[in-house]
Amino acid sequence: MTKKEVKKKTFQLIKGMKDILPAEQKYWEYIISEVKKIARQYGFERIDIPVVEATDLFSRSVGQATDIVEKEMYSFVDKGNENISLRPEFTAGIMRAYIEHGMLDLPQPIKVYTIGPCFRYDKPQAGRYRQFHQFNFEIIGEEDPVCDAQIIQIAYKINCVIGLEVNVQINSVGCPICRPDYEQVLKEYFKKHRSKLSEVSQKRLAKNTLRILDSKEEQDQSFIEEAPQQVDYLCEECRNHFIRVLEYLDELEVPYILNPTIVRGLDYYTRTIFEVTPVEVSDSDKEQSRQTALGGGGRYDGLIELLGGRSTPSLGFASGIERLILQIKEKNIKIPTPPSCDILLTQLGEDARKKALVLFEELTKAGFKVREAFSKNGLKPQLEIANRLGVKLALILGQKEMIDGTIMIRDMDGGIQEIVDYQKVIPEIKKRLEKLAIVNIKLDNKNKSMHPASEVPDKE
RNA sequence: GUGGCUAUAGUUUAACGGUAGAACAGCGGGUUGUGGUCCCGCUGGCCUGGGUUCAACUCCCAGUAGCCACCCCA
Repeated sequence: MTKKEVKKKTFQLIKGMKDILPAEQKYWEYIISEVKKIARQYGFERIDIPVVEATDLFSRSVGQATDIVEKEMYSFVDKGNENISLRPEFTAGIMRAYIEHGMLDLPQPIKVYTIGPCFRYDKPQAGRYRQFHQFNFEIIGEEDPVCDAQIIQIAYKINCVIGLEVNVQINSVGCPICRPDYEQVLKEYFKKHRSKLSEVSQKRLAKNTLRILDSKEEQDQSFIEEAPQQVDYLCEECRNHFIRVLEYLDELEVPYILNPTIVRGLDYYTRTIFEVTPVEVSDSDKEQSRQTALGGGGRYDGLIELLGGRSTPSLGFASGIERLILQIKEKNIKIPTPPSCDILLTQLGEDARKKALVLFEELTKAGFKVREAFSKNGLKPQLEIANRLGVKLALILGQKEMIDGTIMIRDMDGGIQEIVDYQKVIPEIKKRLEKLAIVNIKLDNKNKSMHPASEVPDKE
């Protein structure tokens, strides 16, 4: 206990934050590349907006009384005395950009997507971080239900492409014309059963009746099941809209579940709302009703007007990347591994190292996937690296080769090595790699015919 | 915000009221310029603070952090 040295303080991740280490990156690259691919296919263009916005933007759009705004926002006053917040979601910022840049003068609808971090001061949990990442799709300036169907289809399809089995739960919350009527009906219904409801629900009865439908309390369930449903109280227009959305989804063969109990936590929704949840295959864990939505969205026709723009219908959805990755891992879904490198360039001695530096540039320029180990001296450690990387060929450039004007090519699988004229390295490597590639294709084909189910999606 | 569980090397972990072992990884060797196997060595650890005790990594309390559930959400 006589340690004189005081341990230096080390730093730690801020609560709710996460490092995405190199080993994790393949998941991110995979999901992001699939998202980009889908976006391209459906004609969505990328938009990127700042992580900070005026706090008011969120309180006005997401809703003053929502949990997100009430207690989950990273808000602060900056040095210029502005009230700003880290974005808890994308939609508000995108709508701000739409209004600010006069995008309503562009051909409508505007279809944009974005990917990036969002922030909520939640208590961290499985698949929930304070900094988390979403991708977000928006269609602005179109009221037609076909857009609702398309957005839902995209949300669904991304999961399919990734290999996740999901349910789409859908509902309609009506519009400012018909919703109040429904809320009234619902309130009266629950009032009749007030005493039998859970405490939380009793509180909600006064504040936000719709939220009772969200209750997870056992004692509320039977009342929720029997409760009048929004769908039955939609106005003519909303009902037609909803029916058409469902028709289009049928046409697209997107399986959906009508779920009158989903009520999204953001105030701005109108008409269509939906959630994407993982299909629970294993009953072993019963999933403990872990309702981790993988994504969600809907329509918000009043939002732009609410933010001071000209009344413009819009809709969209967002998915949580961390949650998708969690699912991928849980369900043991294979994802394509990033392309490995083919060649390791080794060198022995100072002269060879200098020459190798140049050769490395040439090989890279010639398009080879090549790695180096310039900082290592012996051949042994360099070949160890070659082995770890799983390269097919190692190039050995040492004193001998320098004198002879040659270079050694070592086949890492067979251990066979050949000395070739330094001037001919590039064509020689090419020849060998092509030969190996043919062998691999043959092997692949054999594997495919044996396990047709284990197909790996194409890399980008 | 409420509740539960946990805290030993980079990672996964073992044991014990008398201050810690292993596996994997990392680094270095097994003669001069040859990897994957094998053998050997090295590096590296008891979350913090109190209490009980002759003695605490071990027991108790608090703090902190992590994980998880509720709430809510992505």
